[in-house]
Amino acid sequence: MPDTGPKPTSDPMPTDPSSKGAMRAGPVPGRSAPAYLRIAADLRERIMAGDLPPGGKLPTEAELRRRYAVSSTVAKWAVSLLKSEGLVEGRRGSGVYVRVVRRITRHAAVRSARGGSGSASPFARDATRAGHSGSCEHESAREAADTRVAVRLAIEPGEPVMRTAYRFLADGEPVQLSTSWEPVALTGGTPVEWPEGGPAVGVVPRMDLIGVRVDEFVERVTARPASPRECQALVLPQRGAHVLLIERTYLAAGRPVETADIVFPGDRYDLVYRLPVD
Amino acid sequence: MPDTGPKPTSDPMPTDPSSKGAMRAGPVPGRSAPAYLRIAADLRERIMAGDLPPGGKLPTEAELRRRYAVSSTVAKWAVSLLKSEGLVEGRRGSGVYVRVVRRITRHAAVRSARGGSGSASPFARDATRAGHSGSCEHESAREAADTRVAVRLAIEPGEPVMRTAYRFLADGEPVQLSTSWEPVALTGGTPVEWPEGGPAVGVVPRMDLIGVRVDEFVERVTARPASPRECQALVLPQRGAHVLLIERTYLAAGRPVETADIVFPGDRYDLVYRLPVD
DNA sequence: TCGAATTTGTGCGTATGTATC
DNA sequence: GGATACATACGCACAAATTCG
Repeated sequence: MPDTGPKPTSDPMPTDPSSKGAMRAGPVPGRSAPAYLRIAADLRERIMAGDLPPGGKLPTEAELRRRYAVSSTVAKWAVSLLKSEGLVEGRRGSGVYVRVVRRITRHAAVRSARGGSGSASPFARDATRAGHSGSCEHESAREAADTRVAVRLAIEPGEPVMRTAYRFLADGEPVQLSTSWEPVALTGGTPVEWPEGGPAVGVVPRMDLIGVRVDEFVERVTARPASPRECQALVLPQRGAHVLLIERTYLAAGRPVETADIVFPGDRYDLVYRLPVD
Repeated sequence: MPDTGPKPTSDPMPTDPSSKGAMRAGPVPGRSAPAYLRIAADLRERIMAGDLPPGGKLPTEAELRRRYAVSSTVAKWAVSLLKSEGLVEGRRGSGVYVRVVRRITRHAAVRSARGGSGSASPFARDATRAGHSGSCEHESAREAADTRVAVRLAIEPGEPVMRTAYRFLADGEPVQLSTSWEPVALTGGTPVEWPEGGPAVGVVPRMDLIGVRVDEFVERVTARPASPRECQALVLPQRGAHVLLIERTYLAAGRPVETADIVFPGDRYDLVYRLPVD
């Protein structure tokens, strides 16, 4: 193995001449923070301030090296940090760009309305309101409940359930995944056994048709990093993407009749809840 | 500068011998994905499977280099990816460890109860239920409403508001930040003008005392990367931390009487909403 | 108590593949 | 095709914190 010999690496010149006892010049990474953090903070600030607008191009790595007098490593780590925050995305051969995010607002209260505006799905309504054109792919199958689903439906593990997987698209881009489970014991043999293609759409109207009066639902909201599978399905960047996960359960007289996992790109959705006091 | 001469970098040996036409051997980064992604996926899987339990130590960088036959750069990027996902955290001089996260469940419905269990704050109740001991720091001041707050309170920008900043601690660790605004026009001169230290705690009981009957509230939930300031205040890792943000507004007969920004570490909180249908 | 070994964090330079312009 | 630019990858050096004999 060829020995390169000792290299004159970092000379003892202070990395940050601007920090001189002033406790916190920048917002937080003040004193003499690592170079890549200071550069990332600088770029982040320019993005937030609207300089470097959405869709705009960041300085290239070579420019960053020159402007901040740092090595490629530092420039890479600074940009990588912004990627992991979901602020920017790299396009190989082209540059690094500020991500554009149009927020879709999901109104939980409106979703629950019984017999409201007709045949439109709640998702399509939210998407249209945000100026998107919505569509949907779905696929249903009977299977046995696993432990998690069984607990949420208050049935025994192994009991048959109807499982339906959805993928919702807005302007052709996937923006929502969801999987729902219903006990076959409840819907089996009825006209609404299959959630899609039947005489009604949506859990509440369908259950109405078989005399099951859904009167409340519970949603558990969590945020977590997107799994690789979700990154693929939602066309998210591998790095730093987060999702909002809703575990929703519809109840009729306290008895669960449907439960679903709903996954959103965390940076594209607002969830709105309107609740009564008392 | 000493020239190192041409280095024998990547030899033409295929990086991934396990992928042979089989489209997707592993879960997603299948074909012949970059080495750092495959290593990260491998470690992620071992973490999820419970091998490498919470609090457990990952292989050191040296071990990763040996085991996967890669350079330090690749090992660093793989670990860095897991850090940005919030799965692990590094301790300099010691190692990289699987993060332990105890979730706190916040029940929005319970929070809204009027005159319920007495003097305990909703936060303290949630924390106690999760086995934490809760406490709180706060600070109030009058100031002029900025545009954002004015819109949310349906008042004019510049009108006086009472601003209160909270920091909630569970077991001594900060787990929730919140800032609330109330129009001074509503509470000024009354016994409940100052949210803390008055004859009642909580928006609903306090408003009751001055004859304002709060009857509903709206919460807007979003997820986004934590700002450096929030990382500091909540003691989160700089890298990859996300927060849940709730914009909550209390209403009395349709009129906003209080609005607040509430920030949680995204990986430590579940938000639960229970809503009626119709 | 102290020092040596270990380990992460930060940083330098370079090389190659590949996509875009 | 050529220039540009990102993505991936190799190797090394030093600082800072921890661990352990």
